[in-house]
Amino acid sequence: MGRGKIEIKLIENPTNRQVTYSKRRNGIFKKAHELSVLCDAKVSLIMFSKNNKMHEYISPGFTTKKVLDQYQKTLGDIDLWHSHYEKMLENLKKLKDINHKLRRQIRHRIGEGMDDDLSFQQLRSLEEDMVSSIGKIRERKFHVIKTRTDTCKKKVRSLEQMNGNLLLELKEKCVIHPQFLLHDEGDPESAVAQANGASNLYAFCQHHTHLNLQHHGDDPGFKIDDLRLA
Amino acid sequence: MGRGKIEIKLIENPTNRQVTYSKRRNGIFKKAHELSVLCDAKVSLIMFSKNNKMHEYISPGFTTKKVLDQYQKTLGDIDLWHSHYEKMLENLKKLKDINHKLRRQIRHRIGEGMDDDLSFQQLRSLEEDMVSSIGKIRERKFHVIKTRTDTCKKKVRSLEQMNGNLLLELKEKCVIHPQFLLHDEGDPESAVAQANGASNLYAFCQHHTHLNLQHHGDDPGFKIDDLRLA
DNA sequence: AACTATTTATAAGA
DNA sequence: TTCTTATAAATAGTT
Repeated sequence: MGRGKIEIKLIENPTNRQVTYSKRRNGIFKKAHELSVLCDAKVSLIMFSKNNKMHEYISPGFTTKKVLDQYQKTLGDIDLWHSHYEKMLENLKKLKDINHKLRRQIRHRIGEGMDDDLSFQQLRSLEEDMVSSIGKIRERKFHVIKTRTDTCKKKVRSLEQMNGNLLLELKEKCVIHPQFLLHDEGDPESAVAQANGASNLYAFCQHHTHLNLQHHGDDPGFKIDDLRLA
Repeated sequence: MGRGKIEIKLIENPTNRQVTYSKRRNGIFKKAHELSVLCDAKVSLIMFSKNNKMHEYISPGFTTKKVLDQYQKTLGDIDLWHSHYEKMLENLKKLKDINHKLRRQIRHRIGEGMDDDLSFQQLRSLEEDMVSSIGKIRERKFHVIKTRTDTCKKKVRSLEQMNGNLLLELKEKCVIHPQFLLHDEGDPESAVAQANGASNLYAFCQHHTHLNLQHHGDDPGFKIDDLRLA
């Protein structure tokens, strides 16, 4: 309907397209309004142009929300999101509930919240449980410490052996080249220092290992994730 | 556009109205489609006739849900539900996270999951914590048992007193009305039964109390909410 | 934004 | 409902 017939396909020229969009949009809006008046129909017309400008027509006395509600009702709960939402709510509730129970259990295991409800029998069972748990924890603790101690011992033994070897080597060298010991005659203390070198080295090793142990032992202790009151 | 011009106002004749609705509806749908093709626009057209029949046009590659999302975004978060939904998702995530941490803590307190990561220091701290907690639980247990014992003792004392009073009363009655004892001469055993009545009653009371205690003590022990593996 | 030749939509009738 | 057709309305291309 115009000076010439047009094919129904994308208008490539952006200006033309924009003009046509405006004209036809008005046309549709007018028709939508006429329809809603002539036939007392409820019409919702929403459109977005290529550059995402939105235009909307809604029959008088109608709202977009009502359209949606009715839309869903008519489409028989084919569900845009309603049941999804419901499920989420339910899920949320369940999680909160579980959370509550978990906190409660922790409180009890910590020895708090004792006055709210626990019966003697429950307390007894809880105590038993705790005793058994503490046993497991101690077991694990001893396992960890034993592992570490063993590692340490092995280290020490290996260092001792190395030390022995060095001493032997040194002695051999002294026997074969006695001048080694007298090399720096001007300073007798230096010879003594050399003779004691090996055992000094050993002392250092021990000291070092010891320090290592100390370091682990003095780690600024941090408690396990303390959520009990979060 | 038709054989005659019409006024834009409600068509009173239902048949006419229905016909016009059908025709014009098709007209609008056609125009909506043309618009979406010619101008690459996204169009959503939903309408309900007077008798609530629904008809819908949606541009190809578009969905009603998308329309709604974009509708809300464009209308500047006047929010039909979008931000609400986002908050819910976030909440859900947080709850799951907390839940996970709580479970982990409980596992550790139970002595499970020891091998996954705990350091010696953490184990030591956990053990200390458990020892202190178990102390509190024992305290509470003793408190509960002491309270119950005290209540029991009081009950016993009160029953003993009642028993004494009844015995006295009975003796008095026997002194004032000696015939009471001899009322039923034909059956000497009955007299004996009467004389022993009071102590029998006492025995019954004791028995009853005892039963009560037994009942509490033998309650089919149930553990505290065992969520550790849920 | 107006104009107008033409196409399109549709009211009324069958 | 669908078809027909006279006529109203919409609009493409132009100014």
